[in-house]
Amino acid sequence: MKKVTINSVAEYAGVSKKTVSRVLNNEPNVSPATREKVLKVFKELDYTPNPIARGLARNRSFIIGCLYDNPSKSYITRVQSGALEACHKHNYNLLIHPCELRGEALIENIEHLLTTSRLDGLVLTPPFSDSQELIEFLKKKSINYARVASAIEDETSISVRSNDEQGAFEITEHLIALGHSRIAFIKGHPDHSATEQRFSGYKKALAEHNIAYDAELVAEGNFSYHSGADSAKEILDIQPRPSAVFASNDYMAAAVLKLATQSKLNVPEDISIAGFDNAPIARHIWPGLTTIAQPVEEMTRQAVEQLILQISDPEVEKTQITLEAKLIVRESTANI
Amino acid sequence: MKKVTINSVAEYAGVSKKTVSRVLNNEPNVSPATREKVLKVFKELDYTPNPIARGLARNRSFIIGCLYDNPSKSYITRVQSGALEACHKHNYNLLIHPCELRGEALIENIEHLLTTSRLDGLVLTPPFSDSQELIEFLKKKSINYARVASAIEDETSISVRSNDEQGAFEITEHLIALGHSRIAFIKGHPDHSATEQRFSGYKKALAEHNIAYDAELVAEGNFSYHSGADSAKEILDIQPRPSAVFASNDYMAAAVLKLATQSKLNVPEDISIAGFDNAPIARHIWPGLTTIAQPVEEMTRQAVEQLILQISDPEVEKTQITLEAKLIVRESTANI
DNA sequence: CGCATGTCTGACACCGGTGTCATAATGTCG
DNA sequence: CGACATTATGACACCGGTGTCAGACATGCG
Repeated sequence: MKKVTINSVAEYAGVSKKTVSRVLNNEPNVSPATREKVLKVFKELDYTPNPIARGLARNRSFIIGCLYDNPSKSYITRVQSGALEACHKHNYNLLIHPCELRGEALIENIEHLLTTSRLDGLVLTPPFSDSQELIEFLKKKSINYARVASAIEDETSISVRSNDEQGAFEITEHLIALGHSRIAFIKGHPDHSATEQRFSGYKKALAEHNIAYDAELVAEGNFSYHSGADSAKEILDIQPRPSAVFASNDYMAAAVLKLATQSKLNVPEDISIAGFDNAPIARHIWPGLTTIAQPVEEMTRQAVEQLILQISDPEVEKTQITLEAKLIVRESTANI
Repeated sequence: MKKVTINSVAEYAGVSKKTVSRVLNNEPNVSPATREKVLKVFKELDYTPNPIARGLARNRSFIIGCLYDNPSKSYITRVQSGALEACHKHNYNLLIHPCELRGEALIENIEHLLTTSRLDGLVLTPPFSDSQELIEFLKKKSINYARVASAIEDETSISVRSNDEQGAFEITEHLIALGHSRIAFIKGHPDHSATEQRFSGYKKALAEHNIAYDAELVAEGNFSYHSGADSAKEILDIQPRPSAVFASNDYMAAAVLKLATQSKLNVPEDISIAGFDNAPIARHIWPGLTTIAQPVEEMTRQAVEQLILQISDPEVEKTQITLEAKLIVRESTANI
């Protein structure tokens, strides 16, 4: 298997390598006949351009980096799969870069990543999409980036989100419709803008239905299963016990379910439980969790799509997109 | 921020770019004084070599591809994290490539991946690490690869595995020690060599303890939660009901638990359940699943480590490594 | 001291593409 | 038909490194 380069194609087709390059990039000013001839040679020799050489000449790597710091494996794989879809479509590759928001020297870490990998752009997933520090750094370095699932408005960044507040509003309303009025709430990680959004949706639904907000019913979590277990302990001890718990994500909701079951409570007869995210665990446990499904793949896909657009034409406007979240009712919530 | 290239370093240091290149690659035949001088300029100018240019000159991409087709998100992220660790250590990057073993034209898909991305090597995770077709293709193309978690012996491939048979043996023995003798078994996906290994460990433990193997107690699964639910239905209907179920992975075990709970059975009082893999779900549900923990990250890390060794020196021997799996006892198994 | 050997260094081509510019071929129009 | 614009093509430098080779210089040894 000898290598097929642009030179061999040019020689074989009897044209210069520049002309081959033109055909390759669909540039104008190639006569139809020549174009045909070269394309035929591509087929015949089974030629694939070398992305590394092309990258060197164009000062591009055709690689996009994906930053994340998220304990949810399912969230990460969904992000990856959406990002990959968009990347493949445009012949880009995806570099995954898990790292810690609060780790030592985040900026240095990213700077190192950028200089050693020469990425063409960066997709930021929460909590990075909410990090002002990081975003300012990227702007200063004029690195292209896209923000996924951040509630922070900023027309100078590409941003694709889903409506977390609306989702939280709907799921709370669902509980209220089932007759619940003492609904406990478990917050997410303070570094994520989704945390505030979901909390706000919860409060708005209460207000809308004239239920007084009770701070005693709100526990601090951080999206981890463990934190959910801690919050569950507090909540289940409140007297009188709340008749429903809405946790800011499914892992914490699963923890509430586990603790409730351990305490001999029946779900949903004794207590209703709702989550957020529609993680796999939501349907793998019994009873299945009522939750909000977000289009994570689609969000990331669109974010990367926009990012690639931006890379190829920096003049393009930075799009803001909001997608819908959807309520999914399972067995963990029921009439009071 | 102007670019710092090897040329600017050379000029600034007053040497030729070849000498700079020598220092960069720790080549011999550079006088200590010159080396010092160049190194100082590296610092001063904050120089980082361009991996793309280097890749072009050396015909290398410094990218390793990771192939997987696995429904378990936690498995995938563990694989990724082990692979990333090894890659970063050696300044390689990781390209993830989910694809389907039984999909149309696997070989074509991989061939396309290889020609468009110019990968330096491939890490194969199950079921790819067991695919004879793929491995023969890679050998023919002389692509470096490493196999993770395959039971198939082959001294001509790098291979890192854990002892699945031993793990299955131990967990079965654990159930036997608790007094169980009617132990149902749910098989994994037939494309994975682990499936046969775990089945074999189960049978060996029965034989060792003089318990007759009963084919009626064995159900076919494919590692998915859904297949576990199907098998669970069959198993729970067997008369008399088995007193324990050993599922080939935790997702299927979780499905058994869900169905048992729905049928008003108490776990572990009425029936013991054991899984395999120590997936997050094993500790997120109640009761927690007794299972076998495999060093997935470590396996992948070592596989990539060996792969990179192989890439830099093709003469090196292809190592075979077997790591230990560990029994983790939780609440889902108890005395009969 | 002369010659062989070993160490250090740089000139130059090359990896496989792309950008710039000059030039040839073709078309347009008064 | 000639002047001029437009299209088509290739020569050549360049991206930022690495490999090859030749030459300068130092050292060892008979």
